[in-house]
Amino acid sequence: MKFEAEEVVDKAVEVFWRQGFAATTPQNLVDELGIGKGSLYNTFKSKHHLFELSLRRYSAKRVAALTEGLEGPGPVLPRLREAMRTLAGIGDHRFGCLIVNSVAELGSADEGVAAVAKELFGQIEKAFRSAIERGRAGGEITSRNRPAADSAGALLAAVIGTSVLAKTGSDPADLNRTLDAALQAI
Amino acid sequence: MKFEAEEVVDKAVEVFWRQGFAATTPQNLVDELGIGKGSLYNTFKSKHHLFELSLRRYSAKRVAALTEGLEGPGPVLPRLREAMRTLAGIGDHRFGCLIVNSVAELGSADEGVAAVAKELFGQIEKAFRSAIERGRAGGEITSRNRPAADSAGALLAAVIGTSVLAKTGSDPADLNRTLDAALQAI
DNA sequence: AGACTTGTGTACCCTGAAGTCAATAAGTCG
DNA sequence: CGACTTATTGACTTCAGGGTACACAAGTCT
Repeated sequence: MKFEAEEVVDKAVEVFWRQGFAATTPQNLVDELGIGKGSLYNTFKSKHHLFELSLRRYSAKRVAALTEGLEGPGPVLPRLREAMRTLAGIGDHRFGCLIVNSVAELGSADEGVAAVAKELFGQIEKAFRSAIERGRAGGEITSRNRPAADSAGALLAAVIGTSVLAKTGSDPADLNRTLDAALQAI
Repeated sequence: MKFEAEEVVDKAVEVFWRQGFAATTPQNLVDELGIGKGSLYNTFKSKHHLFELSLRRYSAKRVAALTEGLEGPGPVLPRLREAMRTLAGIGDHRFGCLIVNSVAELGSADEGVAAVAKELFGQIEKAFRSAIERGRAGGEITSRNRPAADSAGALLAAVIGTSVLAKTGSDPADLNRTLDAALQAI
């Protein structure tokens, strides 16, 4: 029988993403993960612990997809633009970004959540920064108004902000223009 | 005796801001608002209703402070910069923005919350836009790469993103630089 | 195959969240 | 000042969230 813990965490990601931490009940998890409550607590210790595992798993996937999307030959700017749209979750499900949601819900009280978030944000910023630097090295990006790190920070903030705006039901076309405008921070 | 409902809502804003919606219990409210539980439910119908009142009150105050901060004679750019810092809550309490938090926690499930948020965001964007337009009219802002509305959207996203970053405990100095970089979207 | 270990599922428990209500205090008006 | 009305309270109820315990099934070792 022995279910695969990874698959279960993947499903948990979906549930927490859709509903948030507090609004998700153990029963919700049992129903959607397809395992009994005993297994749930035996395997994952507590709802909160499963939540942290979910955050980490989500983060890892996001970072993997991001770095893959930014790498490769050719112009870096279209890649950046596309990566930002993906991260912001424009048009998708209207659930925004799991990590952003979690920080906003629990960030100032829950150190674990804040730590995971800080790490993910740091990695995204780093990926942005190296992309900007590559663009400059290749002559694709000519502006050098400010350090690449600051520009990367601005892009990160733009993505986060856009993912929040997406949750209010803003028009995806508007959000795309918002991101395009934010790209001027480079 | 008859307490003032407005004062009570002001206090409720503090509590929800600090703890979020789900994490705030009726008992918390009773303790901090200084009224009995009966009065709480008699006057405000439900926890959720008090929450919506709190969101609206918070929004109204924010918008008032913002428009006041942006108006007046002299250069508009320093005013914009300062307004963004204030909105993002850099350095303050580390609770971010109540509306952003609420959208992230409940936005995709709670239409009322999404509506209040959409309205506040719209008003902020509008204030930013008119400030940008004034700056252009006065010759202070020379770039005209894109419509003021798009730039305003980018500033809004930057503020939202920064307020989330503030909750993870990012260095205020970094966040200030992030906002400065974002101002290039103008 | 049989004893043993580990994984799984379900019935159960307990605490505290959310909300109600009858008693009481304050306020009002002739 | 006294009858009446309205506001406030805090004890009480209910119900679900979060977790536990135990019985049972599956896999393992010899």
